[in-house]
Amino acid sequence: MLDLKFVRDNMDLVEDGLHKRGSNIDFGEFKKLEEERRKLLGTVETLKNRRNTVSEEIAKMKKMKENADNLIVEMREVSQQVKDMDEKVKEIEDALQTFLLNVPNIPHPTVPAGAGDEDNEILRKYGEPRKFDFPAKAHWDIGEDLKLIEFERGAKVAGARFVFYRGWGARLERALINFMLDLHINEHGYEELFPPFAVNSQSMTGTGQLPKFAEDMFKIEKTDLWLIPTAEVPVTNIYAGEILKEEDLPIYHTAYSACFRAEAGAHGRDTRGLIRQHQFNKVELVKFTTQENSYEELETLTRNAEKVLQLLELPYRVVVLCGGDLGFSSAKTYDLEVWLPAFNAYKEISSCSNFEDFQARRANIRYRPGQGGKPRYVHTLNGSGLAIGRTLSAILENYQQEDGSVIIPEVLRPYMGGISKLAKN
RNA sequence: GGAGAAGUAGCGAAGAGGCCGUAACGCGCCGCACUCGAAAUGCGGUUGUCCGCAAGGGCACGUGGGUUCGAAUCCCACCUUCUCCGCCA
Repeated sequence: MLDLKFVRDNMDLVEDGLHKRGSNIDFGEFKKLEEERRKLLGTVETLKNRRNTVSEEIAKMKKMKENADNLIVEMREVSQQVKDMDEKVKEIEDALQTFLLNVPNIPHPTVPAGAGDEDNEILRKYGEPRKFDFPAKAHWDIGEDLKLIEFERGAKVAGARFVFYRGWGARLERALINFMLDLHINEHGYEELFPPFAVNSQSMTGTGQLPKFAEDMFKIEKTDLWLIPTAEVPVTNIYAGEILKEEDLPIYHTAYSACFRAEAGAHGRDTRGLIRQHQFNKVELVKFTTQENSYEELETLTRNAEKVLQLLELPYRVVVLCGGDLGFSSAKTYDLEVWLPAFNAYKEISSCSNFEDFQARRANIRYRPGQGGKPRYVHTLNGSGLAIGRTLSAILENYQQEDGSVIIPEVLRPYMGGISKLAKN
């Protein structure tokens, strides 16, 4: 959420920023409501002041056994007016709040202009896409041939976009989770969290999934709970409503979670394979930083996620998202895209974003500056480190051999009971 | 799920209709004094937010309502925590 005062005082900046996203929001109603709010506040606060002082007078008169009936009658009237106006103020403030909750973040100045993913800028590449001297198979075929993944039984038990991992496939999924967590904990300084996989509406609002994106998520019936679409939600909200100490910043958390996405509007897209599932696993990276350091921290967070791909020796590239492709809450995002031979393309496997104070304002996460003084909003960042299913897909496709087997990347072997290859048995 | 108790500043806690929310008292933290320095001691400071150029004012005692001229205090609902019982991996 953007700051009300900031929007009010920097209308041009806000409109330029939103324009860069290709988003057109009319602020006319906002300006009107905000003016009315301030006018009303002035009046109602004067009335409240009157009520407070007169009530004190009444107390004194009663003590002196004087008759205060006239004042009491007057105050009855004043109190009714206050009540009515308070109600009106609340209505206006709710409307302003709702409006602001639906306004996306303003892109950072370094975010390139553009309408969609074709306008994203490629920053760097790692590795070379492998040239196959045999027909390369897609991961869903490899997965079924080697009995690692069962798509049909997943669909039978839960529906489309659900799978069973089986045997060494399940083991590989688990190995990837542990490998990534261990890397971030041991080498990159993150503290592990194991979060709730369901959160309430307030938390979903805190990170920006609500109110706009309810249809992308699974709601648990008869409750105020939602299945998390990413560990970002519980992990970012862990400090909601708190004032942290500057000396405790930056805070780095990593967390494994299952992620649940309704994928509404994705009918017919990526219907085969593991790329787009209703439930998938992910290791997430989340940072809480001072306002000054967040962009440096975005660089290191991105490098931390890249490290996973480097150690797995998977070819990838890093792109910076253009304004039109930027997520609702993000000010700047780097996507990591891994090479998938079956698609003959790079596919998103991690998204690393700086939300600046956009989420912190919604979730009310602040820190007290070391020098003392007013609390300030933290900056929050997060990135996948990485999406597990897509990583597994990339391994199957990039490490496949002509005989149908799949070599296991060196770094994963300790997590796979020492085996070096998945083959038909 | 049933019964009971409790939610007040960073923590503990007082407060029972107006003199109590820049919130007693204790701990913690910051500053100063004393000291060669430290400890101990003493003195002072230490919630957030909204409106306003400012002066000043408003709001907040888990959350939301209600009663009242006036609510931390009385009433209702909800949330959370704790204790006991039941159930359960």
